[in-house]
Amino acid sequence: MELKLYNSLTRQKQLFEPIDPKRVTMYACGPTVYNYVHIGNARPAVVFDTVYRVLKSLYPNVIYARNITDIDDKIINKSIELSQDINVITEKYSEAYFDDMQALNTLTPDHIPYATDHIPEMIDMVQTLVDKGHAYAADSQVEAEKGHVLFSVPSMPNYGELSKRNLDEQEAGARVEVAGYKQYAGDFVLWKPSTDSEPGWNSPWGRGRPGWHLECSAMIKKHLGDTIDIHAGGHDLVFPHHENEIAQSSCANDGKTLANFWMHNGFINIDGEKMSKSLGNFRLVNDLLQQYPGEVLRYVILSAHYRSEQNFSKDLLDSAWRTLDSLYGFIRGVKSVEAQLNRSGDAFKALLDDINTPVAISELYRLAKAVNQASGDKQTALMKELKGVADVLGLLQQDPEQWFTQARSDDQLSAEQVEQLIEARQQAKQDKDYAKADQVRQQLLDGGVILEDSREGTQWRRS
RNA sequence: GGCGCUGUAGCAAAGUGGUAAUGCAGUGGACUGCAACUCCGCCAUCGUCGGUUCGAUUCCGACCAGCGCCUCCA
Repeated sequence: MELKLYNSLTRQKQLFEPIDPKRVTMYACGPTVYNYVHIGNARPAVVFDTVYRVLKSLYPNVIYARNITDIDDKIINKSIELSQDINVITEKYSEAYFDDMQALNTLTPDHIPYATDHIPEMIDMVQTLVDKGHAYAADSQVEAEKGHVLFSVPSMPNYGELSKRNLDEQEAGARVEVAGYKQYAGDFVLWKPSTDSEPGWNSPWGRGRPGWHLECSAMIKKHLGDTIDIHAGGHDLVFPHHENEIAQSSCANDGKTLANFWMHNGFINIDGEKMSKSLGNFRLVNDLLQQYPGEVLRYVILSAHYRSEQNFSKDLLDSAWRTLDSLYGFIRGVKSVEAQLNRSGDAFKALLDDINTPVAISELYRLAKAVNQASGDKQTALMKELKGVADVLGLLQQDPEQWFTQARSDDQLSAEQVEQLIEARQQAKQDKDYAKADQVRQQLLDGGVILEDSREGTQWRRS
């Protein structure tokens, strides 16, 4: 019963050993709430939710925190663009985020810290860093540049450990012009000044707001501690975000390690291309949920290993939906039972091996088939096991009957209409009027309803 | 230039030094009034070229083709 996780820090799979088995801590970077989240934002949420579920099945007390970044230049820009108060925007989109996450069957984290609720902690951390010589207030003659506090990268000998970067070999300013007030090109902002029209908080360096990297460091320290077990996020966050978090936290906490394990999920592309504003190919979770059940999205995300890149397409979603239909089909009609996780089963073993969800899903299928073939106590036992696996994956959480009969789009026949038509077809069949029976079945099919006859009667499902 | 990733059947996706899970699609058959569901079966030599080895898709090297990050970014 050993959990192995790939650790980005060491770049290899390692045995997971928590600092304190009675209090396992995990942090994942959450969204910046200035828009609806896209499917790429959903991947880490779903993946690390699954990690959370696996951990919960192994340890009695797992504390999972996923933040909300509610102060950021992107939000400020959106606020200006829409002439709306910043709080209106952050509230709207954080609510939308929670709705999306719920649709994806993610569990609510134990802590959902908001950046703006932790300004004092952030200021404290900046002050500590300044006091210890790891940060400095920028010196500039330009009025608008005053009030910046920067982290001094050269003050930290092993900066770059996570991303394995040697700063001297980076192309300084390759994409962004280096600000003149920086002592060193790699230095990054801890605190930046706000104009009167921008949101800001008073600090020893004047009215301003925190830098993005600082937020996570301060919130982790407050809610989870100086050193946590797992820190997770998207692959693109390795540098600079996570590297900078390490720098801040480690230097502020007397050199303590920020996180023992770093987990990073791969990117989601759309039809082979990266999601980007210029391509206009964002797939918002909110939009996808209009067309697909949340479980279909979750299934798609879990059908690939979390570290690999994944290509999203309509075919993939449609195929996933058919697969889930198939799984639900196997367990339809089986009485519901309490889940019972089989810890020595192959599915759980796969999850313990760096969260191998594709293999766990294939086991789900094997169990579903077995359930379908078995009967009596044997079937009940298999069904318990199946539910156990499904619960860790966060799949098959709906009642099968409901899964098949809920409306899938607007112009469908109602359940009552379907039942009536089935009745009519049944009568026609009894009358041996097969032409009529087939005609009714075709009518249902045209309405998106597929019939399944059996000895016990006729079941139906939406296609 | 630095760091790193990927290339497995029509699509998706695991995996292993001893000729490759699983799902979708397709297809042959059983079942069915006909279908659907279900069941039985079929459907790949793992980018290319070398090397190591008794044996490589799996290890090493080269090459080809994609791709990510290098201070907006899940």
